[in-house]
Amino acid sequence: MSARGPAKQFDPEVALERAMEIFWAEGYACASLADLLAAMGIARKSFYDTFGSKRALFERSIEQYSVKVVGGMRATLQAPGSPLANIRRVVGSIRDDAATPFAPGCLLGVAMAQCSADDPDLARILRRHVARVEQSFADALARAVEAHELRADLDVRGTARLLTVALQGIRLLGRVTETRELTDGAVAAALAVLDAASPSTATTALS
Amino acid sequence: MSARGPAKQFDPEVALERAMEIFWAEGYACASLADLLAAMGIARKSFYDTFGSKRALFERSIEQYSVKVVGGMRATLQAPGSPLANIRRVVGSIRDDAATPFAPGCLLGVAMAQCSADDPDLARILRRHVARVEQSFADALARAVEAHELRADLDVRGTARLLTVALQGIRLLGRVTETRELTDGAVAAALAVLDAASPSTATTALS
DNA sequence: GAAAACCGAGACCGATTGGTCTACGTAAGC
DNA sequence: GCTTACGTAGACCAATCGGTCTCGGTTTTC
Repeated sequence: MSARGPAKQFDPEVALERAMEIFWAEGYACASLADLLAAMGIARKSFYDTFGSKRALFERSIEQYSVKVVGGMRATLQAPGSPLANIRRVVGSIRDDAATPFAPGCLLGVAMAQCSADDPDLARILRRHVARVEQSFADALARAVEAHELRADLDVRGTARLLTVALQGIRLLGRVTETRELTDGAVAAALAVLDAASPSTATTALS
Repeated sequence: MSARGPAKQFDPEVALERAMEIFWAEGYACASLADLLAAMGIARKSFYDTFGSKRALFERSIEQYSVKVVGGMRATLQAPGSPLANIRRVVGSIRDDAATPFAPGCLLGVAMAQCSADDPDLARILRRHVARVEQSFADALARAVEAHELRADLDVRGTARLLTVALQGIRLLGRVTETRELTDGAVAAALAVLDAASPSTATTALS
């Protein structure tokens, strides 16, 4: 810890952020060292001194992503006020994320689709983050039930999982979609799921 | 077309099937030529004579997958009898697909997560197949509405899209999940969406 | 000023990539 | 029996991969 020399001339956090974006857009295998170094704006030597290996950088990128995106999602879900409104806000925000043509989708989803079958370590990391997202949804749904915003007999766990997989699916399909048609429809239907579970609309929604 | 020599000593269809499985499990980038050739059981020369390139093989594998899996799904959806029961059957069958630990998920989903941002050709192919799945769901939902199995004011298009993205999400998350817990919950919730849209339960689902 | 820690540029490494090629064996049609 | 098309086996290619290395230069602390 004796800093005899000068401080780092680049910000590791910023470099990690840039690397995350490359992994996000290209995937692990397709993101070459050259791509990463160019985006990070640092030299090969500095990269290995700071991050160790491409694989280590990837895991740190996932962590960075989780802190940023998933953390933001959880913060919104746990915000004070109407739990149901918070859930709607999170689901609706996917529409904005997937608004740009060929959106990068979810980095965690992209990572899942990589060669993770023979990579239990990576699978465990991803599983943990997915569980956190699901739990955040479940907590918010439970609070909404408690606030009588949703029916008392709602399958909280199942609904949380449905929202989780639906969001992953939306972001995945957003990677190849150039319009927001598909995501809009899916988001609307996902919100309709919450409507259907509302105690007030269950009586009025007669055909 | 003048077959002066002997017939092919291997079945291109079988070889394509094997290649599809490799792409399915490993992804495009991670599936090396050596992996593919070993699985296909043919020589390098025969491979390039028959399929042209790795990329061409991948596109044909996607086509093969669509004919097999997506085609099977569409056939089930279009089977005679109750349209709603057919939809339930398709959604429920995902549970079986994702039952095995670290299931390969959906090849189309895996392909979407690859470096498709700068690959409009592949994106177009995938988009077409997704649209076909969604349309099949939409048709079945419309028939269910017509048969008074679902509410007349159901958002058919949105629900079809929700089912499409939810299925993609389930299969994606199944790649890193070792138990069928998550998929079971999500499938149950997806089926509950259909329940909520049933004209008979809308009146009785009071809290 | 010397030492230490950092930087970028780039040579270099073995391994692997997708793809091409030749050599040789073999079975079907003339 | 010759030709032709197909097959396998495997050498071979340039390019790229992730990773290590040296070099020269700079900034900070001692």
